[in-house]
Amino acid sequence: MPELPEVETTRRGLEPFLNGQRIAAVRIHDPRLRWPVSPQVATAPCGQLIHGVSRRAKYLLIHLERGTIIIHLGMSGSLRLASGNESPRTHDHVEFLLDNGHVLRLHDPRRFGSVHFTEDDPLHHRLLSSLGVEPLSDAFTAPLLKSKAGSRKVAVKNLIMDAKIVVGVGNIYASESLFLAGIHPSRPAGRIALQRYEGLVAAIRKVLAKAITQGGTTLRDFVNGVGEPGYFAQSLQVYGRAQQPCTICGSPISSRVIAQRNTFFCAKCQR
DNA sequence: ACTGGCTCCTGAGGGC
DNA sequence: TGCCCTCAGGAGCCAG
Repeated sequence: MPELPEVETTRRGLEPFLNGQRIAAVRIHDPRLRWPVSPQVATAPCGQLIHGVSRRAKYLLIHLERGTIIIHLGMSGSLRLASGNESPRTHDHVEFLLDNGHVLRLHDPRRFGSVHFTEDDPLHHRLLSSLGVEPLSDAFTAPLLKSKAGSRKVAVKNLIMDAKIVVGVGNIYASESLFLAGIHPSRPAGRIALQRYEGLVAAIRKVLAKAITQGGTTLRDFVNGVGEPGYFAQSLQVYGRAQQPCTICGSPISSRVIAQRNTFFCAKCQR
C-alpha cells in the first residue's frame, strides 16, 4: 500500500523518464475510481509536454505546459511505465501514451485512487488546498503539533494522521513513530508536553526518511515492472506484530482499534 | 469547533 | 477444490 515514502519513491522513479516527454493520447478503461475520472483527463493532456513530476502529501502532480494531472494511488494503486506494445493488465484503469512509444499505466485493483486534471494552480485544487504541512519539511515542528493539539482530547494517533495538520502519516507509520517516541497512541493529544512532541516529530521524520531510503528497492522494481512484496516489513517494530515480543523490553505487543484503524504498541514502553 | 463513524472496492485468508 | 464470510485500508464527507 502506498504510504508517503512509496509515493515519493514513485515520483523519483518516474520523473527522469517522464520529463520532456509528450503525451500522445490518454485512454480511460474504467473511470470508476474514488471519484469518476473526468472526460477532461482524456483530452486536455494530449499533445502536451511533461515539465516535471512533484508530490504534495500522497498526491503525485504531473506538470504539463498548460495544467497538471493529479494522481492519488489510494491504497492499492501503482504507476508503471511500460512499453506501448505490452497489453494492459486487469485493473490498468488509465493509460497515458507517450510520444516515445512508452505508456504510463495506473493500476489500481481496489480503485481507491483518483485522477484529476486542472488548469489552475494544483495547490489550489479542492483536494490539496487545505492540506497540512509536509512531515519532512522545516514547517513540521513540535510547537506546531502542540498548538494544533491545544486542549483537544483526541488520541495523539488521530492527531498525527489528520492530513489537515500533517500529511503522509499513514496507519503503519503512525504506530511505528509513536513506538519510537515512546508515546501511547491513545494518549489525549492535549495532554502531551512540548518536549515529548519534539521526540514525536523527530520519530516521524526518522521513520519516513528511512522508509524512503528503503523505497529505493521498490523504485527499481517499479521501473522494471517486477513486484517485490513486503520490502519494508522487516524493519517494522510494532505494526502487525501483535503478541510478539517488544524489540525493547520483550513484553508482548498490544493491538487495539484506534481511529478506526488497527493500532500496535507496547503498553510498557509507551505511555 | 470537534469528534466519531461511514463509505468507496476487491484480494487475501480463514473456516468448513 | 471451492465457496462463503470477514477484513483491511486513505481520506473525504457527514451527522451529532
